[in-house]
Amino acid sequence: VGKSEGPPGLTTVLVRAAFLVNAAYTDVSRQYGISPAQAQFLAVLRPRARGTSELVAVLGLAKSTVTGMVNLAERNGLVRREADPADSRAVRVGLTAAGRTVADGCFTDTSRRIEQLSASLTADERATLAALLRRVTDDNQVSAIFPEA
Amino acid sequence: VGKSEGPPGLTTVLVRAAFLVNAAYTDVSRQYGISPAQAQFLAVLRPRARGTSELVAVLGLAKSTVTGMVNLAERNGLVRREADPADSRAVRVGLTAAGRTVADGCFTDTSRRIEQLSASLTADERATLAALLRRVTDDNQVSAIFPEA
DNA sequence: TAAGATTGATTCGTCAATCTTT
DNA sequence: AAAGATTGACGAATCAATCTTA
Repeated sequence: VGKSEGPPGLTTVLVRAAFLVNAAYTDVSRQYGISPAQAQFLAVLRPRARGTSELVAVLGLAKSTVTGMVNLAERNGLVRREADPADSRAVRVGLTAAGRTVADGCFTDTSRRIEQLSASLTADERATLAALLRRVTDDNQVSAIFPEA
Repeated sequence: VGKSEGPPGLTTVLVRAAFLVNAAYTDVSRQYGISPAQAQFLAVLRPRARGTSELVAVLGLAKSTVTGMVNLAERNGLVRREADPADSRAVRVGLTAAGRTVADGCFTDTSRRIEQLSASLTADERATLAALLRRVTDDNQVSAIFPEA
């Protein structure tokens, strides 16, 4: 407060970058008529169907929260519950055709939005940034959020 | 899908880094008995009191959302509404003493959590990462989220 | 017109308790 | 008993639309 300001530190820019990513999610998902939480949820299902417990681990939410989000997405025709052949207690949640359309479109548009955030960087700078950020995410066991494949 | 996997791209690691930052907010704010949204809200008020419209712009939320969050924080004794001397319609929202304690504590702990995300990087790497991320945030008019002073 | 506040509806998220299957 | 999942109750977040007042 008596100190001169100086440039914002790493923590601050990390928080602000997260804010930009969140805003991208919010804006794009709204265009698809779903909430950011639903978009995040559908994104996790893109590679393959998941059990509820698996979704709990990946999304970091309470069990009942996941159940509620599955219910909502199912009501909207975006996901389907299937019985797990191996365990009759378990359920596997997978995208419907409509759900895949929304998930893929949302994924593509969100990716584009986020790519544009670094539009002013050179290819080398982007590679450096990606490598350093990857170190951060690798060191902190991020679950398979935003899976590419 | 026929392609070999390769390392995750910049977009993916940005999303995952945002996920880590969000998780830090969620965990820390819970320790202080408030929601992540309230923590974000209080953080914005740390440097100075703000009008409702200003909060709408900074937080990117609807007016009624901000009013509701002010109401809740006020009920919890964390903020206070004051009359704007310049505009008799306007209200200025500022932290109470209790609110400042919570906001500062939350800020400190969240900062510490986020600092630790890059614990494995060298000082040079952190500086490089901060500089590149700062380019990203500067180019995308992030509002004064997580102000340091 | 602009700043706030309010209302009503939906979703998000948690916890505690319950049910079924293993 | 333990695991997977759901239900019910509740607080909080969010928006659109409306209302009040300056």
